[in-house]
Amino acid sequence: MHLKPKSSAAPAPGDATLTLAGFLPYRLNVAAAAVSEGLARLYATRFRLGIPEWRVLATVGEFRSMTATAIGLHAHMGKVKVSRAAAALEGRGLIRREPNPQDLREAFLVLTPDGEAVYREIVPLALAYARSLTADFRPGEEATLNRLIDVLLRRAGEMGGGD
Amino acid sequence: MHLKPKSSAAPAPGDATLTLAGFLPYRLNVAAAAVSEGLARLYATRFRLGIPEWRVLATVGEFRSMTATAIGLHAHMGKVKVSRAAAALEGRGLIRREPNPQDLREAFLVLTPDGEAVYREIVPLALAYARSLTADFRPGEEATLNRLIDVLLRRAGEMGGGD
DNA sequence: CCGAGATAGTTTCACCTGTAACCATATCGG
DNA sequence: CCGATATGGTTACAGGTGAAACTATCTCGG
Repeated sequence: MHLKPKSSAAPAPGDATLTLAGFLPYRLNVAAAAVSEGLARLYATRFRLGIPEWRVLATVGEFRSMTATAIGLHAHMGKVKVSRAAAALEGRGLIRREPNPQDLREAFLVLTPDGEAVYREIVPLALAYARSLTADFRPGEEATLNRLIDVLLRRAGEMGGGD
Repeated sequence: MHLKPKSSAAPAPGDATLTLAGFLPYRLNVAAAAVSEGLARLYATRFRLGIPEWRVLATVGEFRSMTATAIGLHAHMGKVKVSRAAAALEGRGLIRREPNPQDLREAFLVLTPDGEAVYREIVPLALAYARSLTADFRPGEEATLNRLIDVLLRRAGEMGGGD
C-alpha cells in the first residue's frame, strides 16, 4: 500500500472516515442495550426474572402452550437458553410441563396459576414502558420505526444467509 | 386476586395483550443482534477481532490518541472491557500505550503502523456494510431512523436515571 | 509535608452464554 | 421388525462479562 505519508492531522482525505457515534450498527446496539436495561430493571427488581425467563414467560403467556423448540424459534433464543430459562421458571412454579403423549421427546410448556398471575402483572408494566419510550414520537413515527426495523432485519438476514 | 375464571381461550379481553414479536424492546434487540452479528462476521473472520476490540480500534483510529477511560465513555464500554480489549490489541501489536507524564495513572492509546493498516482496511468494509443495510431505505429514512434512535436513547436514559 | 479521599486501570470471582457432546425417543428404509 | 439417522431437550465445558476488590497515582485540606 504505497501511500504518501500524511504529515498533517486531517483524518485521511482520500479514505472515508468512520465516526463510531454515527455508525448505525453501533447506535442500534447502544439503543437496544439502553432500552433493554430499563425494561430489565422492571422485572428484575420486582419479580426476580432475567431476560431469558421473561421472554419464555411472555411467549408461553401469549400462546398458552408451546414446546421449547417453538419458543426458541419465536423468541430468537437457542434451545439451551430456553431449556435453562424453562427449568428456572418451572423451579419457581411459574410454568408446568405437559408431556406430549404423541411424541415423548417434547413437552408443552404452560403457565401455572402462579405464572399466570405474574404474567398478568408484568404485561401492563411492560406495555407502559414501551409506550413511554415512544411517548415523544409524533403520530406515525412508531409505525415508521417498526417498518425500518423490519427492513434492517431483512437486509441483515439476507447478508448472513450467504454463509 | 379475585378474578372470575375465564373459561374460554380469548386472550384476556380486559387486559391489554402483549405480542413479543411486536414489542419494541424485543424488536430492537433482535435487530441490533442481527446487524451486529453480520458486522462481527466481517472483522472476526478477516481480522480475528471481537466486538470490543473493534470498538476500541475504531475509537482510537478516530481520535488518534485517547485514554482508556475516555474510550469507555465514548464507546459505551465499562473500563474492564476496555482494559481487556486494549490488552489484546496491544498484545497483537495494533496499538501502543503512551504513558502520560503529567499523570502516571493513565496512558494514551494510539495505533501502531500495523494497527493503522488494519484500521484503514476495516473502515471501508464497515462503511460498506452500514450502507448496504440501509440500501433499501428511501431518501430521508436513514435520517429519520437516526433521529428516532436518539429519542429512544434519551427516554431510556431519563428513565434509568431515576435510580 | 502528610494523610484522607478520588481516580486510572487491572485482577478476581461468580455468573451467563454458546458449542459440542450427550440421552431419549421417533422415523424411515429395507 | 430392526438398524441408521433425525430430532427434542439436557448437560459439560470453555470463554466472555460485570461487580467488586485491589494497586498505583494524584489531589486537596490542614
